[in-house]
Amino acid sequence: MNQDSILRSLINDNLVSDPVSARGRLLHEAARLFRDKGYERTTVRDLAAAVGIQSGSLFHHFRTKEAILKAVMVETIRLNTALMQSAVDAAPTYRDKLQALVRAELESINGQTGEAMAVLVFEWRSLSEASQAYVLELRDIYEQLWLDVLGALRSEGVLAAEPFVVRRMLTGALSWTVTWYRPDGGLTLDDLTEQVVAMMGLTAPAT
Amino acid sequence: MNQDSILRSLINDNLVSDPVSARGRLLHEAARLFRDKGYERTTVRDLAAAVGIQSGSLFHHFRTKEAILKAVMVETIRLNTALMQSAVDAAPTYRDKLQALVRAELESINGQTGEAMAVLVFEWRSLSEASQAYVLELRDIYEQLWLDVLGALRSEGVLAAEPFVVRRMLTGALSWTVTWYRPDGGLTLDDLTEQVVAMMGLTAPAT
DNA sequence: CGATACCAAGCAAGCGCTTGGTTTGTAAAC
DNA sequence: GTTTACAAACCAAGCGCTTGCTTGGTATCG
Repeated sequence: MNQDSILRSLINDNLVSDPVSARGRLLHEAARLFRDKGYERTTVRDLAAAVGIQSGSLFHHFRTKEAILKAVMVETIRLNTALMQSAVDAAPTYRDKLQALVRAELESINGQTGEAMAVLVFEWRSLSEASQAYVLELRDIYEQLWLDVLGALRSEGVLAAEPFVVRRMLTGALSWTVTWYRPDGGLTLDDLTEQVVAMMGLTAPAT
Repeated sequence: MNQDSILRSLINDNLVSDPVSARGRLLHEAARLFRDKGYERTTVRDLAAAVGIQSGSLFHHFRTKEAILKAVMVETIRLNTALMQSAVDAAPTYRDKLQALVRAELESINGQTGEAMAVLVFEWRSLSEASQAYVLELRDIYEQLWLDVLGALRSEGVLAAEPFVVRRMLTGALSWTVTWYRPDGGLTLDDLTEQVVAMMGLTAPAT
């Protein structure tokens, strides 16, 4: 399963919006605006203008402004969980699985879904508590993928720290790349992935 | 120099506000509110109420609401740069210096100045561009402390990744602890520091 | 014909900030 | 040791503007 077919499958199941549809384009523009200006500083008039409609017409698609933020987050998590699962399944060893997860998350954060991922990190508090609880449930599935792989590496004696601590450190470290990493800066995503693995003392296994 | 005498010295030089003064108390409450609700969702009425004055009276102390945010950030960086410098100076080896830096930053993020540090991370975009440029200058001094230590460790062959990448990863990882670490959760700051160093493959040096 | 997608206009509430005037603290002048 | 002077700190009121959202009506299309 490549990235495109995963996306298409989710669209068919109505779990994420087609980027071509009106709703999908709105969510994409919303993610960009929320990342650039922040949720609060983005007005419904900004959102409407970005897709070329009147501000009032937004409320035909979403009940409230917050529902737009929630949709951005929910769909992003759904897509990325599927991508991570696929990355883990494809890798043979646990060391490879970890590298694949790191690589996949870096791609989520710095690639096409980067705007939405940044929103997920930085606009968390703008969600109502009810929405936070819902999104949190989705994220638990996602996190378990990481913990399983890190737990196996710990058992193998390759990892010297606690899996749940390592995962949280990696969450921060990888999310933060959105604030400084630029793909045109002489450092590819593969380079970056290698640096992360090297930093953890997990260089290529002895042969 | 202990933490308290460093703080006092900065107060005397007028680089940070005395926490007892009206201005100092306002900045402290502002940091707490900005972290809890976000800068945009915190109103000048909230800020004024937190220190027991009328909203209009705020503008006797600060020209704009944004000036309050800027002051929170500037004073926090000044204090933490001094604390970091002191931590580095006190440690004998470079490995110890790194551990001291990690420990000091974890303390900044999760200790007394934690609210302000969280603001520094999550409310960056709420600063005007002019203020951002000013704060960025201050932060460069701070960052150089890290790069020097990491560079030395790299030369020693203890560190397998690029210093500037490692620093940015650590920035993300350590900042992120503010979202999950709770001192009463059975994990002390010393434990956490050790986990970070262990995760980097820098366990206690061979004797 | 009926549902879907939209527009034009505007309302009520909340926002940052200003204004004119009063209290409070301090210190020199007498 | 009281009086005078004055700035700093604060209040009460509210202005002008923007905000999220509503309303009533009109195209568009299967």
